[in-house]
Amino acid sequence: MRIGELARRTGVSERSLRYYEQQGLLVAERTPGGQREYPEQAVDRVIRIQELFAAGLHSKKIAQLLPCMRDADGGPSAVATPRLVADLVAERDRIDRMITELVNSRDVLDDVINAAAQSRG
Amino acid sequence: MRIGELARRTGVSERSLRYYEQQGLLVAERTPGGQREYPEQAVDRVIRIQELFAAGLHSKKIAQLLPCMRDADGGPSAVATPRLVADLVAERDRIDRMITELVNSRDVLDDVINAAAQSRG
DNA sequence: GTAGAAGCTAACATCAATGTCAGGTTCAAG
DNA sequence: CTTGAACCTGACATTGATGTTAGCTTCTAC
Repeated sequence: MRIGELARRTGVSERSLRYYEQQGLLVAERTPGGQREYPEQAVDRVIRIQELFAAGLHSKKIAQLLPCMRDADGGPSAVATPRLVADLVAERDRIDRMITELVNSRDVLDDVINAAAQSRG
Repeated sequence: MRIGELARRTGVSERSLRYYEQQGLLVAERTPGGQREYPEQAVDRVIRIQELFAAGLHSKKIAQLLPCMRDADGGPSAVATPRLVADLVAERDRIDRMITELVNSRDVLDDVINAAAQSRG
């Protein structure tokens, strides 16, 4: 598929898809005319990338991580170096703390929302 | 307490604490000499603010939300306007999606970490 | 009163993904 | 062939919390 369809199907802007490619997160074939041509699998990959960005990882770390990820198709995956593993453990712990904070914040919002609902019957 | 202690106890920089005040998120008494003096309660409040920032709320929305939050001391709290409630519901839903994404990302990291551990015995 | 730590304001810098625009090229359908 | 939609590269802008620095003032302990 071409970039417009991938953008539509993932909800990620064309600008960002080109940026991902520039950062080495996403590869694309090119048509003879130079336009990007993505495989079906790109949809999942872009969604993963988006999630990792949302989790606060920087593109450089995502680039290191991606080859080690088991894809849905179960393709061969590289093994993370000890150095990378240490980084990933730190990231995972940070994400865990982040999740805790997010749950707290959601509960706070729920509390305010419910209080307002109740105060109006 | 003064700003240095508050910073130390919350893990939030002095710079950020002053910024919070400028954004109307945090109030402080002033000594005759003009230095900020915070009540004990400020510690909890700063942590809440930090969590809300981590949840992706902007300072303007936090400023609207804060008066409606039930503090730990159970003080009187304002009731959110219907307009604000609508905003908060949207934020809560966004946070819910964010949590889902974060859990996905954490699982991906765990997977890579475990695969590396296992491949080395 | 004095020295050093801690605080104040104000201004400028940073980061990193994403938005946007300009000027040109390719693709697909009539 | 032509036309309009879709795509290309490259450059510049934005965002918003936070870092950093400078120059000055206040506080605290001696």
